[in-house]
Amino acid sequence: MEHEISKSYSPENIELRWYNQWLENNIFKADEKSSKDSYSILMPPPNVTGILHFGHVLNITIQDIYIRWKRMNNFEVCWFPGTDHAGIATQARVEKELAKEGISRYDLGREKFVDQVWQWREKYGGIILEQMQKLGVSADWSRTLFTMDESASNLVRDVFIKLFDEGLIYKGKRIINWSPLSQTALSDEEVEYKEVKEHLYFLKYHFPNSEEHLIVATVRPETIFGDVAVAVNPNDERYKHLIGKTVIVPLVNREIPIIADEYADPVFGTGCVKITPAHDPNDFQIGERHNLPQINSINPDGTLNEVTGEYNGIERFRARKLIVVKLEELGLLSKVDDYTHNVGFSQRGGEVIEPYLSDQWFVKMQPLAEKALNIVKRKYIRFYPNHWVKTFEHWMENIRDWCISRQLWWGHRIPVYYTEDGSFVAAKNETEARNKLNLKEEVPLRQDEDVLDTWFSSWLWPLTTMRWQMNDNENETVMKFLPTDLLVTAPDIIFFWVARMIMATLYLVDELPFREVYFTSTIRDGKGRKLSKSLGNSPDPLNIIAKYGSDAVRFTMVYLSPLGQDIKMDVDVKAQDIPSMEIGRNFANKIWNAARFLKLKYEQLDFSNINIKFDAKSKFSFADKWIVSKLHSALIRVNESLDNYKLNEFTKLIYDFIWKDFCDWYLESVKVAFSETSNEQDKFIDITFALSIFEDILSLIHPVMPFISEELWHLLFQKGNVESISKRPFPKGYKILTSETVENTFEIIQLTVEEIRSLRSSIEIPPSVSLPVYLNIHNKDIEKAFRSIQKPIADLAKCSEVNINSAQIPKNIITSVIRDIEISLVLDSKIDLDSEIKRLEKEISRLSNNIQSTEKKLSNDKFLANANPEIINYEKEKLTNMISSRDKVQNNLEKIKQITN
RNA sequence: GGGCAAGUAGCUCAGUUGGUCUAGAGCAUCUGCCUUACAAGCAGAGGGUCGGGGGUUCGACUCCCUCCUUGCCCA
Repeated sequence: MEHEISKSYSPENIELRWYNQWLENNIFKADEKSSKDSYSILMPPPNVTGILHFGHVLNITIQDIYIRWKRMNNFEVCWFPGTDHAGIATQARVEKELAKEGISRYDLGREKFVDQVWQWREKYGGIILEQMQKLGVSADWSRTLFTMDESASNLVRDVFIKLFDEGLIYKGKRIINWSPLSQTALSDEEVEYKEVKEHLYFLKYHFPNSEEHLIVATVRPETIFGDVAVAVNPNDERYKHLIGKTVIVPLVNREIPIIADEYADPVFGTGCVKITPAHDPNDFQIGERHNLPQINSINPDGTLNEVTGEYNGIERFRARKLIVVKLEELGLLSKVDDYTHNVGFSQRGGEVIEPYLSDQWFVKMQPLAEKALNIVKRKYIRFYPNHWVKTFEHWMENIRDWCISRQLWWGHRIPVYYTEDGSFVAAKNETEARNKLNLKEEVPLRQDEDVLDTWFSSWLWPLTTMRWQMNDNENETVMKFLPTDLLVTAPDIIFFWVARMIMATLYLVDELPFREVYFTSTIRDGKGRKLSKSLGNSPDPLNIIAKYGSDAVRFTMVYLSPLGQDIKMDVDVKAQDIPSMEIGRNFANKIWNAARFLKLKYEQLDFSNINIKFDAKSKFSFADKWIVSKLHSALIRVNESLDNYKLNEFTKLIYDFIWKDFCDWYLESVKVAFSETSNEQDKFIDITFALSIFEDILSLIHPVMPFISEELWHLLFQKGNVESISKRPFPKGYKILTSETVENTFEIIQLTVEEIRSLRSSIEIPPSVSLPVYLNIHNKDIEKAFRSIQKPIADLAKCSEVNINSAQIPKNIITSVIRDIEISLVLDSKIDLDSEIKRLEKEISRLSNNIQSTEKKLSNDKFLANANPEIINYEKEKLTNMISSRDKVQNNLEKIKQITN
């Protein structure tokens, strides 16, 4: 212990130094050949364009806690990291860069553009993983995977081919969510619905050669060019007679039929709905039912197309206004109502989604979903909190086919090859395609232009991270680490990621991807808003880490995060501050100073008078027994809470144990023991024992506070650089080392000390003044314990002397009763009798009230008949104690009253 | 409209299968302390009819019903 130790903990140098040391010592490396039991976690791959946000901080911290905990428990631990190529986000990012130089991706062409994206990725793609290292993440970085890496790309391609060959992938015309800005299809999950105030337009559809008309209500008059029918409800008496007749579409002058369909809601609008199969998903289905044509009237960029005549090339919302004006001029607009409804917006670009009819690739989900659903229903995979199972089931039972094609250049290109005459096949390359199609070598083929949805590579993450290839039965990593043990992720991707990984892994290797899934809290600001870049309400985690230290941020995030509920934190973006991080910082400082205390005391020993080899504790003090019991009680609960994913319970346990038990009471009693003796050997034994407890404490906090625990372990226990507390076994709690009697007795001592302090403060005795105290203790065991710890009680409660069961008690006293122990504090000044009388009377009335309610309970026959005997005994004991206490207080009150008389 | 959460001290939350709780903690507030590990600290104090109403029970913060409020997901 030769190094100086600073007065307060400063994490900045320590963290980087230890992280590099850990890397150098290969502490995070996993070995599939190990004979130890395995424990593994798949890191949810962050987006390559991403930067660290608080969602990651919480998520990564939780994973690291489990990884480190299991590593200390002697598991062969593997944490698989990586990044996701994030199709749209990355492509958009690079396009934006190019736009600064006035270049579009079309100027470059596909190949050169994709090169540019790769270059960008080489330069910036590792940033988020580096940022994670600041948090102490102990992932096996040698296994880092990028979803566009060759091995992953090969599997993505081969899985597509397998699904295609087995008829689970098909090409279809569907209404999809079209993003006019990105010019690509979006999955349902990439669309956000928001309530929007718009208008409901009532349009006149005339009957042919007639002044008569129907009125049709619509929100989107600009789509009338695609109208192919008007639907009414078959039960709607108003319109029954019109079914089969025709009307003329305004402006377009096309004659369309009136059809009957349940979809038409008689109470909505006029009960007549225009049917536009190419521009609305419901209308599309009606069109299929009634064999109606599909007329597309909108271009991919969101402008109206040539079928709209004069509106050709005009943007959809501008066109709406122009069309409304025109309809009004022509007298075809009956009225306009205000109308609020939900509209889909692109999560990425923010523009309104256009339901668009196009050729897309789909995966049939029904056959894949069934097995996955059962696996979760039967609890082979468990969710924490469990209530997400319901959400999962609901989605799986109503699963829809997955649109996997995206009109992008950055991503896994769809491995489908077409001949000029339009036949096509999925294949690894052109040669294989020709073979499959029985074509000659010189026949030209064209590969599908689209790429796959990024989630199509994500759902293979359990296998790609383990470098599994199709039909690879000998893969050692898979054999050792699949199923992984835990997945930690945000609940909003339960469908597009968690569910699909289950389906894919079952489909490909008939194995679970993971056994347990922990859904993290959403992090919100003080106003309850989600922290997000677009809202600008999130400080940069790196600034917060720099300010408070990584351990403090990790600890605080978990401490504030209850299972299944959101975290609310006050954030100050301007100052780049989150004040509640003080919880973790102060805690780290407390631990630091406890270590400092032990180190200083150790260094002050006179080793010439110490037999160092003497390490067996010949006689435990009462405080020693108590701290051992408390430590093991805490350990038992710590291990339970980690097992049950009660992480904030875990942090609260260690916080309370270390701060309250170890620092406030145990170390204070060690201080007293030190001041009491001049025997260096005794001191050595005391401090060595305290250090042994503290070493367990360091292990205990290591999963959540890796840096400070490692640093202090080395500072206190002279460990070499190659050693790490990560490899020290996580302390186990032993029931046999706990003692309820010791804990209860110590609690009475604590209560007594607190009561004396409270008495002192109630009459404003300055801390510098020590007063004698007399204790009357009736229970022999408790008396014995008090006698053995008399000196600490005196010091902790600032008493000049502690007299136990003394025959003579001075007159000038104030008194109190706690758990049947009478406390008499002797004053050196006059007592304020009036206030003392008031205080005692208040106490008597409080006790009397409680006695009354307990008596009532115990006189209730039904209570005596029904309640557990233990409970009845407890209540009886409680009553006896309270009556005895009241009598004593009453007695004291009488004495004081006598003085006043 | 359907589903899922949640409403406990000024704020953020604990409170396991109903009784060992006379409902706790941290922050904030107030009062005293530079007590030789820590003022990022120590000691003490105040603050709650556990969202409203009803029910089950000997007994309800805890279970059931209903209503109100808030958040999230889906349509």
